[in-house]
Amino acid sequence: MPNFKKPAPKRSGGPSSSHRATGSTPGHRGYRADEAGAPKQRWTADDRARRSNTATGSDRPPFRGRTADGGRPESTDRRPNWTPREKPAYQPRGERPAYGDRPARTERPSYGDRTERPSYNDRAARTERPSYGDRTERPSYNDRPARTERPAYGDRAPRTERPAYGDRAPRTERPAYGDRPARTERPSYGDRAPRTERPSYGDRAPRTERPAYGDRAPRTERPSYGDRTERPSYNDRPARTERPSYNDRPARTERPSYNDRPARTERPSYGDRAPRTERPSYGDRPARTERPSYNDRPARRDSDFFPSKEQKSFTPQDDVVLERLEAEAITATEVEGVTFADLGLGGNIVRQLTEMGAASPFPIQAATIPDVLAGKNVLGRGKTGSGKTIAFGAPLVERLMENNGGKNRQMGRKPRALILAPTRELALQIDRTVQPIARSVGLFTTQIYGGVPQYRQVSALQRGVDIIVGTPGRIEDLIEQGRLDLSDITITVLDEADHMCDLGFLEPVQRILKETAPDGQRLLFSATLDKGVATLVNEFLPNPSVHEVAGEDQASSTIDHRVLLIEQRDKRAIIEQLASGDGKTLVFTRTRAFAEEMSDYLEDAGIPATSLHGDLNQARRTRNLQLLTSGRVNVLVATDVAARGIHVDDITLVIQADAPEEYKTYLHRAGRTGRAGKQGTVVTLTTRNRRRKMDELLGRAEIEATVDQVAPGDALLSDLAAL
DNA sequence: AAAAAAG
Repeated sequence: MPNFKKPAPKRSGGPSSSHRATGSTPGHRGYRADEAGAPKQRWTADDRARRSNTATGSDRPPFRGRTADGGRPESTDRRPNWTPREKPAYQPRGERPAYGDRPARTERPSYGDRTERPSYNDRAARTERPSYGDRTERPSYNDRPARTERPAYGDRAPRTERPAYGDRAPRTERPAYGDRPARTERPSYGDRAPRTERPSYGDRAPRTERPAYGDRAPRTERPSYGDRTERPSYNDRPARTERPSYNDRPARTERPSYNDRPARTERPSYGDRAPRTERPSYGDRPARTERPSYNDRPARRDSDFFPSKEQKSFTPQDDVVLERLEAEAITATEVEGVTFADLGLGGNIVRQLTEMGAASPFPIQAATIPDVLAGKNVLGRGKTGSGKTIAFGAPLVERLMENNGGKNRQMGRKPRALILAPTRELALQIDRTVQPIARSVGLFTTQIYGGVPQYRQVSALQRGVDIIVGTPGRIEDLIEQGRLDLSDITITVLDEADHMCDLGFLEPVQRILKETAPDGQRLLFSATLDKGVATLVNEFLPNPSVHEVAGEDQASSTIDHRVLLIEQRDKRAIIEQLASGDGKTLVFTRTRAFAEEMSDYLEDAGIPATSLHGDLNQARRTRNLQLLTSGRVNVLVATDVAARGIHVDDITLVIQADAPEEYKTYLHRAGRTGRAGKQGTVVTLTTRNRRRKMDELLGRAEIEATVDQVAPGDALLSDLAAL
């Protein structure tokens, strides 16, 4: 990295520099009337030729190398599927010339010299993506301040390492940055919403009653939880005070177009925001639901097997047990003595599985692997923790290896398998299992999910991967950007498939499946696979084979189910007592706010705890989950983001601080414990007047639970606390 | 209500 020396991008005379700081809106500094109307010609053929000479061959994006098989298939040839021409909805997306407009990337020669910032080395692709400049069909990105890539700047720790700010010419030429209400104008940092929104702590010894702060062990121990130490840094950040120059910039007043945007301070909370429609700048982009191309299709749904799914709209009363799919059942005894090799997996994969601790197949694996290898569409139902990931992961890799089409390791090859999961954590976890299996036969995987900068994912795709593991949002995003092409996907897996058919997931999943090879193989797996997946099965899985493991119901499980009838006001104290054990405890709440509150409450009570929910940024989510897996804390308070699929060794107690509304949710939450035959306890807290509802839910889940009425201090609570 | 994109 110290030797890194990128060819210095041209700063003068080049096409990019002549456009620097060029605004598209009248009134913008650098606005050019002659360019405003017509699509901008950012790169002449000459420019491009010169430019490609500057780039080193090895760092070139794969596009150039593809000319052998017909130019740039990804960004142009493939686009028809997603282009404005056929799907007008994507037009706005297609109108992004702004990348060329953005002065930053191509015009920062100084980055090359900065040896202390190694991460930029990886990003060589950025400055060398001709595709950005080439996309002349995308003219109207100018309004948009390149949202997707900004967060990265904010996340970067190295802020403090940028003393040279003042010297850097590029800074002052970045209109976008100047536009941001100066940091000092953000009062929101001081009274951060979360803090002020915690009046509900009232019951709790409130903040003002903490004179004894110093004595309290837990507080002083907090710095050890990565997050905490970072908080004070807001005040320390030197960057703030060192950027007075921003205020002087006259540019502000010359940018009327940005003034339309509601000022930062006018955004009380994301939740309250009347969405898309009130944001002029985003208005260009059709909101998800407003995409004609997607709306063109609803007719299909009318003919669906389960039209009622549409009206369901998540009322808890509708929590019904759908008909079980008729499945071929396998019994554990049938599997005895069978090896992975017997099932048809190759030597490398079998060795890798053994290395990973999977010496011989679990029943669900023995049931599904042969059919997956045979190329069938497969539905697999195996209870939580029964080894479903390997059940689809291993044969998927085997198949890809067998039919590699001679394209092994070819640069920029299109991915051939896709694994979809409902949460990022699950996608990450699946990849952790599948990746080593894939690597054992020379195949590559990459994770494609949101909440993290996309460039790493995109450059992995450009290098070429075989298997994608991800969540729907980012996958769709990259497809729309023309950076991900699913047309070669011959195997698609939906983990937690029934959940992926729930409202909010179904449509994205359908859209994604449509992008895959039409005759591709599809695998649906879930512990609670039922006819809720009929919509997808009818559309995408002709002649599926269905497998389950006989006798694998909750009654036969290793989980002790307890229901505690409590007074609402006692909830926190009771959870505190339950969570005070030495074993790993997972607490589920219905809302993010309560998850956060409860984890703070436990910490205040001297119980190291952390939280996991969608209000946290991805870095913190990953870190907090890691705190539990590593054992640095014993208690994790989470929303249902952690309900499905997440595997943490040795969770001995699951507490449902809020009873679930759906029986399936109960089963999945409970499934975080008692994994792989280990013992576990699930405690569900509810009030007396909800007991009947609880009984009904347990009935649907086919669970027999012990019900007790308890109050804080009861010995039963200490008995139930995780050992 | 949560999750999933960017936020």
